[in-house]
Amino acid sequence: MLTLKFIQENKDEVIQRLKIKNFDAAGIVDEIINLDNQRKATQVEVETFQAEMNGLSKKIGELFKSGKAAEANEAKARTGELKENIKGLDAKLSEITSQLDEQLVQLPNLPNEIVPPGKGEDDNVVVKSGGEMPVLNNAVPHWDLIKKYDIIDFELGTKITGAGFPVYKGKGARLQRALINFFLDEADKAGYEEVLPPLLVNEDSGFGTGQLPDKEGQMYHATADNLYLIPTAEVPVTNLYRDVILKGSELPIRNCAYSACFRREAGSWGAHVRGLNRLHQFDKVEIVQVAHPTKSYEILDAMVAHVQTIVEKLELPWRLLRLCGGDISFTSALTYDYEVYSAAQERWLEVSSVSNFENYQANRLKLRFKEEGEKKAQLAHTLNGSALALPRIMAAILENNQCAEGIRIPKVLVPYTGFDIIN
RNA sequence: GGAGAGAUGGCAGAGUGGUCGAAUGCGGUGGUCUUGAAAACCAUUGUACCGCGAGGUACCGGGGGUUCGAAUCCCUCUCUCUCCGCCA
Repeated sequence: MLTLKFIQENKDEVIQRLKIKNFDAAGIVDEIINLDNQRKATQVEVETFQAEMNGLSKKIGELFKSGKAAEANEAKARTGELKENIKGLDAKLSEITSQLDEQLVQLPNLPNEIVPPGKGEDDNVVVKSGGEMPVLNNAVPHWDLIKKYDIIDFELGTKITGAGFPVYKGKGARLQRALINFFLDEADKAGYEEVLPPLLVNEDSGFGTGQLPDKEGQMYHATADNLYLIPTAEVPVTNLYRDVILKGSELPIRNCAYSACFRREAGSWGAHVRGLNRLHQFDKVEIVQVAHPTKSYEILDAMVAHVQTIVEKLELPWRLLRLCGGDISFTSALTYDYEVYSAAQERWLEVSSVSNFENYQANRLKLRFKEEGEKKAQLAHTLNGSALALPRIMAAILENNQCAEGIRIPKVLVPYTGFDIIN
């Protein structure tokens, strides 16, 4: 969330910049500033009483010790009133604070200046593109190819779990594992330290990265233990650094992680979500960085470049989008998406999303760093990106590489799969 | 799942009602000494909020209670450890 200090000092800028996200912040910002002022006033009031109470208590203690019990008991008379005042003001303070928090979490992150205006995905800006568009006759979509070669089985998944939980079989399973290992090796080569995180997280973690409270319905919730199945490894990996004060010299922190991801996707089924295009469970390799605020945009560029090298090694036609204000997420300041072209579906598929959250997540996480010799800790910046999400990569590989003999495996993957064709 | 023990500063670890934001040791930082380093010695070393400042307030796992006063007593939750059971 945005810091109170920033909102207080830049009220008009906050309202102005959130218009790019099509968010009318005027009411909330006023409410926040009002509540914050009330909070301060109430705090000063309660602390004044507390100071008096502390002094009085000390005095009573001394009186008892020196045997002046009568005087001590006399002094006690005033404490009752003080206690009542403190109790009342405390209640008021926590009421104000919770109202303030409630308002604060409703404010999205400010978009970076270069985020283009727009309502939705049609307004995203193509930054660049590359790779060769495949030329195919009568291209078969992947949902038919997977049946033809018996490598992914949706019906079986439906039987044991439900729609959107496919079973990967034989060379399909092997290809899936190959992609995971390839992505992890690429991340490792680029300097990201691998972690293998839990797939379920607690409420604090969900709040830290911004899934809670706003996107609660998107996550599977194990209610018996109040744990959430992760929608992305971003959640556990970024939360590794919750409530942490790093040394300036430790930045940037770079992690990568493979995980299964779980998304309820409530209400988002419809056109264009056949086959692997949208699943409830899928695999992804995620890259996460914790950065110095002055370096985060440089790092965002490096992360984008990393994703591009992977897509290029897989010989897929790609394009890079800068998301517009209407399509960028609640918590992000700037997001780039990579899409690959799917020949049989004749459309672009999003396979990666790389974002800079600046200090928005860090403020929730209390993720700070302290520069050598400095007294005060400051909020770090967090970033993450998919490198990459598997299902649509799988779809694109199957569709684009189909030929009379079967499906060719991209050269870089052959050492991982142990075969060069699916037939 | 059953029984018991415990949770204190970066770490270890004292502290069972007031003088405790908290002994001591280690670690960190600055300094003295040294050609340099080590050792030794001296100093310093948590976070947040309010305040120009002096200073004030809160925090000893979380929440609540008793009391003029709680790290310390009570209730509750969470977590950790030990033993037993079960088990990949």
